[in-house]
Amino acid sequence: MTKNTTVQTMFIPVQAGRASEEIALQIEAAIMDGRLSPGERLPSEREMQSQFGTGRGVIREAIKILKQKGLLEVKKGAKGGAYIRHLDVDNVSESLALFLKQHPVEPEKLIEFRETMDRTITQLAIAHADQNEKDALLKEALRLETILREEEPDFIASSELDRQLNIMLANMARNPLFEWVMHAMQMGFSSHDYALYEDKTYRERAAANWSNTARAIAQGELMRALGFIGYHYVLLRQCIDEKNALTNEPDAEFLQKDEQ
Amino acid sequence: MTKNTTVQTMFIPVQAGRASEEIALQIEAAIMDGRLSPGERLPSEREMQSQFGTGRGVIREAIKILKQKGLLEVKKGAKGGAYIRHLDVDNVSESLALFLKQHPVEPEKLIEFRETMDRTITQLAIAHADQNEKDALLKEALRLETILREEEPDFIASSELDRQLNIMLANMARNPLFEWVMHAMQMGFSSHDYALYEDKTYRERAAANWSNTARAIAQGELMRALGFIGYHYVLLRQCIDEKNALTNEPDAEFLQKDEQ
DNA sequence: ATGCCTACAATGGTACGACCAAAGGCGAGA
DNA sequence: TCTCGCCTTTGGTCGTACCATTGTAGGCAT
Repeated sequence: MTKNTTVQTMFIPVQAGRASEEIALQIEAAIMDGRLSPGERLPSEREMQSQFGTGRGVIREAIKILKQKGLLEVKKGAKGGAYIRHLDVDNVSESLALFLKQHPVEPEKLIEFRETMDRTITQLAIAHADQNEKDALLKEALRLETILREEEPDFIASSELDRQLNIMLANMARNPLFEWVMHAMQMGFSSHDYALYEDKTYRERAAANWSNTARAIAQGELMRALGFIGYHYVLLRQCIDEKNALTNEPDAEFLQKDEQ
Repeated sequence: MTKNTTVQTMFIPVQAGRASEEIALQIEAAIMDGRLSPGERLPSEREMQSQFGTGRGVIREAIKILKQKGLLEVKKGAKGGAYIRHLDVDNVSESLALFLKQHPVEPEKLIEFRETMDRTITQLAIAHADQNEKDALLKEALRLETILREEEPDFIASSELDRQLNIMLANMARNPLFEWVMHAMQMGFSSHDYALYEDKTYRERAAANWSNTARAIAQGELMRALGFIGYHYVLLRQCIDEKNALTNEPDAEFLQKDEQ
């Protein structure tokens, strides 16, 4: 045990079992309380190896942990190394997606959750967003409607547009917490909503309903907007019920869409 | 340029490095599509080392990644090894907590979010929960009130109890999505609510209010329950405003509570 | 003087081999 | 039969050597 005498060391040697986790925690703590900021670079593995007084493997495992957490980005070559990263919602969303894959939620529960989120977000959006944003939302909703009214709708584009509409709306609520929840939802299950778009009649009704919702929001008419949102989920529930009626299969597989 | 491989490499520069991540993905895929089930054990590191044809370090790094994701649990000793684990909300909550620490949200946004969640959850809880659970909730709320009415309240215990009350309530909503959101909230910032408990007058009012809320829920009186919830957040907002008025400091540090 | 090109150094990625530490299993002895 | 201690398995760590990638500096040609 060579207690490193270099006072300057930001890190202290470890000895307990699971050294890599201990080190990961130390580095994480350093990031969290600002001793290390996003964009900065950690010492090289070989350097940390001596600072911590461990083998290089341990350091590498610690880095792998933090990398998986999304805290680090590792680059090779000269001037490479482990750089502190800005976390973004994707990490949260990914771990949620993982969780949901092992714990399939009944579609009804999902809908219930999404519906209440939508209602709240709409309320906040009407209250907080600029008129510009509201108009933009309406414009995009109309665009979606146009796409979906075609004979051969571009499902990829419409799904993407639907997603964007939801994100826009969440953004207009001016509350980041709602944003990431929506984001996580979008990632977790690429939205049953798209089932709506498969059937022609549902498709047109849903599209028109989106436009109506957006219009109500643009005009600041909360109750009307909430009414349209309610109708959206009525449609969705109907659509899913029909789908389940056809395929006697339970919903399990329906949920297990893989997207990574 | 001695890229001896085909022109394809121009578009697929990967394949270099990242062996551990490749292996992690393979194992993860095996878990996801059921080739490996929770409770099962992976081969030993030395065995996988030869199966994958890599060094042991790579295997260990892959395991560390999956362990961090919460997919594996590693035990030492004979009959040890990497066991496939059931995912639980903690992983989601942890990554959310991490995210929130790097992206501090204004307290008001937090309160706004929590309040709408509480209202929804309460609504669902009244509709879905057994009477037994409702009574249990009331009982715990009363216990909290008792604790907080003492001259020297046990803040640790009361915080924990407050947390449990929230979790219980979320559980009663019978929707796992609300559960993990609440869970994540609790982990992310150990609740500003506790600020309420520092001041004697707020403390007693908040405690009484919790009991009232629980009682209203137990009696199935939705509107009354929502009223009490509203009052809770009125109190919380007041309390925080006062606190900010005293310390001219902005809220930044207030949010950066470290609890890991 | 300018610009290209190569060699070098820094750094992560991988391999191998050795040893330590725990933890369960099994056999010897009381 | 029960208990205790060794033995095997298996993760945890160390250390070294080597490879691959990448930025840079310095040399060479124009």
